[in-house]
Amino acid sequence: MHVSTDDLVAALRSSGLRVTRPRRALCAVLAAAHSSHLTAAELKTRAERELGGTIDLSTVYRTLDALDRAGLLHHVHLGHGPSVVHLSGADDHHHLVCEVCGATVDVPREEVGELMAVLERRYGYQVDSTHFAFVGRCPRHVSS
Amino acid sequence: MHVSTDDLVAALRSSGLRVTRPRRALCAVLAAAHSSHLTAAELKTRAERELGGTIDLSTVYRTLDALDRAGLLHHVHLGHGPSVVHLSGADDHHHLVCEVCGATVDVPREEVGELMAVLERRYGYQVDSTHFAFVGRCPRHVSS
DNA sequence: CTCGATGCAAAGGTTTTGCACCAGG
DNA sequence: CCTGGTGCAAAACCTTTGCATCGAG
Repeated sequence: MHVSTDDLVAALRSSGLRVTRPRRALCAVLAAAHSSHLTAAELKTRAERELGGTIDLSTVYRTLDALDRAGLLHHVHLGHGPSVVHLSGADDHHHLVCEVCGATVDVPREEVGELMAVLERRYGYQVDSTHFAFVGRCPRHVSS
Repeated sequence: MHVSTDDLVAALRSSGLRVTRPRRALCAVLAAAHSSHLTAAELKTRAERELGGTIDLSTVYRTLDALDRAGLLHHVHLGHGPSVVHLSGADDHHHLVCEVCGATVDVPREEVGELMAVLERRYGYQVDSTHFAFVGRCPRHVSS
């Protein structure tokens, strides 16, 4: 739950990946963000501030991809717009996003367990909604 | 359920929209596709064959938008990749798509009613999953 | 005749890729 | 060293938009 920059850096190294200055900055930002959801662009901005230099967006994407493969983070598609990223942890959750204003709510696994069970029993599908959000309308934007 | 080209054309007209040759071809393809899911590109290809000429992709998108506004079709985002479209009808359903092979299954409203109720009761969100699919892994691709 | 629809081209926004150079281990 | 990471630029991908022209009603 309390993942530090060093934890991430160590995990990179033990996955056979190299620890570079851009990566260290990205890890620091991710660790500091706890489990909030960041877009690649936001991550780039914060990591550049952290680093005191610039980082190419492609580097951000490649690093995120590496961390994803290493199982250290999840990237989530929130309907329209860019996808977001957050560190993985014991609190893995689903996402509920408002298609009007983009407001998101985290939904604990238990809440959707019933649906998952039905879809798996009935269709054999394992729904991965830690990766894709449920899209709808938040209280402030219900009904057209 | 048995929507014909003429039904669609008539609906266009009564929505104050004009019936042009490209639109007629697109309506014919949609009617012939029954409720199968087509991408804009696939629709363009089929409609051009129907028409015996070319139709610009922007025309396809604009026509789809018009039909959508008129309530005649739904467009659905299936995770990654292009979105698909199908005529609306009494059988409105949710979608379950495999993130590996793209296979999709239609899920009747009743099956997910429980989840919808929970999310609305608990978070006040009205989930619109006729518009956004549930993404997961189909039986042939379960577990990584 | 008038306004909506079309085609073409260009841009939009996010993500990916090719390539030469640089640097971590 | 040697392989993998980086920046830069360009492309890929789906979708939208501006604009002059065309054609349905």
